[in-house]
Amino acid sequence: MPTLTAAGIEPLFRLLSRYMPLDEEDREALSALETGPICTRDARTDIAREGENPTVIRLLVSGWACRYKDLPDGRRQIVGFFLPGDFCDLNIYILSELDHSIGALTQARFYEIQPQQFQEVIDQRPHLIRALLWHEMVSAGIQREWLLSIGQRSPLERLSHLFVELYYRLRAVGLATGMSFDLPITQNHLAEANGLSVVHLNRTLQEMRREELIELSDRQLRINDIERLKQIAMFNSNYLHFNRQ
Amino acid sequence: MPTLTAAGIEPLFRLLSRYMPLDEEDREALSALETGPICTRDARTDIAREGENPTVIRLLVSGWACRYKDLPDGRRQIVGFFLPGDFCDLNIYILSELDHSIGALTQARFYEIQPQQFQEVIDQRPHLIRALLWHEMVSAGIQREWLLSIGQRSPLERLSHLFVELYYRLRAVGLATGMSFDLPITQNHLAEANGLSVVHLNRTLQEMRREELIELSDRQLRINDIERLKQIAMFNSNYLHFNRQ
DNA sequence: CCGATTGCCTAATCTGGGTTAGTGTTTCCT
DNA sequence: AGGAAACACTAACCCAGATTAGGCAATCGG
Repeated sequence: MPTLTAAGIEPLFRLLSRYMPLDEEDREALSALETGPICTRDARTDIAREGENPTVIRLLVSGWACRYKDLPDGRRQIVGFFLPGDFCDLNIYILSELDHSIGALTQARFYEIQPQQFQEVIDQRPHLIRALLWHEMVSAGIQREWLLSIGQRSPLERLSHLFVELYYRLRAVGLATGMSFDLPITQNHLAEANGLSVVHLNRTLQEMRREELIELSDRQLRINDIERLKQIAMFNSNYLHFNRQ
Repeated sequence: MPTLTAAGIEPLFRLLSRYMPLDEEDREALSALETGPICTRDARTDIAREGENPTVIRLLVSGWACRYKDLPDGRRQIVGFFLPGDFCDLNIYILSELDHSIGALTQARFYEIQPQQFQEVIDQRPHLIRALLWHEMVSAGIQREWLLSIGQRSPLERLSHLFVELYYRLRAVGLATGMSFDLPITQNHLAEANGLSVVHLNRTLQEMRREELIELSDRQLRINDIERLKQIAMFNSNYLHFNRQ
């Protein structure tokens, strides 16, 4: 189970470090989040459903999950991926009802953090609020970029863009070695995230392999020519806000 | 100039009141935001460009604006509408660079608020932070709903959904009287927001008129049968989080 | 061990919606 | 008043991508 090896707050720590330098005391404060219960969900099961009133903040430590919205007739749109190190519902302080669902795409492990426990970490290291808000703002930026992708980019451009984004995000949490990374989700998931049918998504993958942009097999994605990929996708990394201030 | 009559913080006050009860002192504190310079932009001009480093928070008081992203080859996606009462860049505290542009769709008037001036309002009435964060979280929720729309809903469903959303949002700031409201933007803008060509957007409008769902002329939109519209759009208002806690 | 499930892939068909190329109307500018 | 934009709308063409209907390989469960 390679996707289950990464664990603890290490990915989160790396992620937040991209935004502001964190010291040993920050790491210790954040480690307090690990003391809560750790939960496991099987692939293809829901972690939370739209309409629920969430009472915990979830920190994903291994596996992939997603935010999705669905329509009464069954159509489904994945509106975002959660990778290890991501918080799922930081907005719990403000919103009383989930307007979307959260599902595990692979087997997933996460901490369930009580708001009060969370508060203690912030009381201890108040400047961490900025890092956590940054996490939320970046999510919103990714959301906007996806809207641009689905609204304007062609399927090939769209998929290229997604792969580059995932590469950068996984690298930020130490889950991309060289130009390869684990892509543990199905083509169905990719289709649902890109607003395409599985069939057409598959065709697009074939094309990318044919053009030798990527190699994909055994849930391992290898990017052969990231510059060309970025050019096709018209990728501009500014929306990930990885620059330290 | 009917779209320019509404002004001041009245729309903002109404908007935030949907989330938490605000008293006279809150209103006074918020009124301090009106003391800054008021700016005017003509229709079809940019208020801010992607890549810029914003130094002010903008509060739209009259007219419509939008967030948009564009690609090097000219394709453009409107990712959100700003209506009177909306803040344009609350995230200025966290992000150093805009990952999208902001454009005036009609003639627009807004206050430019210095972060420091903003801080004073918050220092005076700290509980307003929740209301402002709520404003941001709702924006993110709308963003997700749009992704669902563009990814999964048909053009007819998509447009129906947008009209219902606009109706609710405008009503919240006192800009919808009865079942009609001012829709001061062009079909081109509607197309860009929905990921459609102008031609097809126009076809879809025709269909909605033919089905007697709406009447649209002279920039006035009238919703004839909101229940049927909501049913077609599979509209669920939860994402607007209008419920008081 | 075998049957069932899940995921990947291909081929054939068909239609939704893009593209292009117009016309007519209103508003704005000087 | 007269010309130029901007905007709304229509028609004809056609292709990208959805839909449907499979087959094949790998994995899982009993």
